[in-house]
Amino acid sequence: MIGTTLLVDGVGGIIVEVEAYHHTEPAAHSFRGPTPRNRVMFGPPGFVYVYRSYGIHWCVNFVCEREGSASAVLIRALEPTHGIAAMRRRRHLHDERSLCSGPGKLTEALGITDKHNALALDKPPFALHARNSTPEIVTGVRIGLTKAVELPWRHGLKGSKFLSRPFPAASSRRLNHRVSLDDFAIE
DNA sequence: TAGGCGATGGTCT
DNA sequence: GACCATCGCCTAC
Repeated sequence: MIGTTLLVDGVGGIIVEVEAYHHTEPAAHSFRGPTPRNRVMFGPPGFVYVYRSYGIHWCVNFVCEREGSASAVLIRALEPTHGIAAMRRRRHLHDERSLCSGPGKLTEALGITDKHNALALDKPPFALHARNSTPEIVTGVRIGLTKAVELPWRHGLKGSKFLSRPFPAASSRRLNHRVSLDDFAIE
């Protein structure tokens, strides 16, 4: 997904940071089974799961893998490319680097709310444009969690200026060279 | 660049 | 009633 362009009503940019969630680990909303909030995660891939974060922000996920795996990928940052003027209006910001550099920021910039929950990614207002080259990826632990904090399921575009936070150089290097899912107990 | 903290409300126990 | 997959603003260095 890193390098893919995400647009909502023609506004958006290049995905530069994501985090993976899976029902077998306790940080995932799907960990305790289906509820009214997370039901989209238990459906087929290619749909959008939107949830309210801290009572203030919206966060957007892509449902991934196969139906029933209850896995999703949180979109954490975009490099703005389309509709930058609209994003600045929505964010009340001039600084382009801060328009979409966080999961709550990018939903505000793209106008994503709970109205978009359960919509298909390949139909309006959503559009995805495939990347045309293979990006260099950096990897680290996920951000802002209290459970399963050790899983290295955060991925980003190497060298991007539009990340929500930097990837620590030492841990990224170590993880990129050594990590195997077998190294991490998922119970 | 890092850490502390308040705002704020849905979700689940 | 506790827990957050956050943000922006503030300090300190």
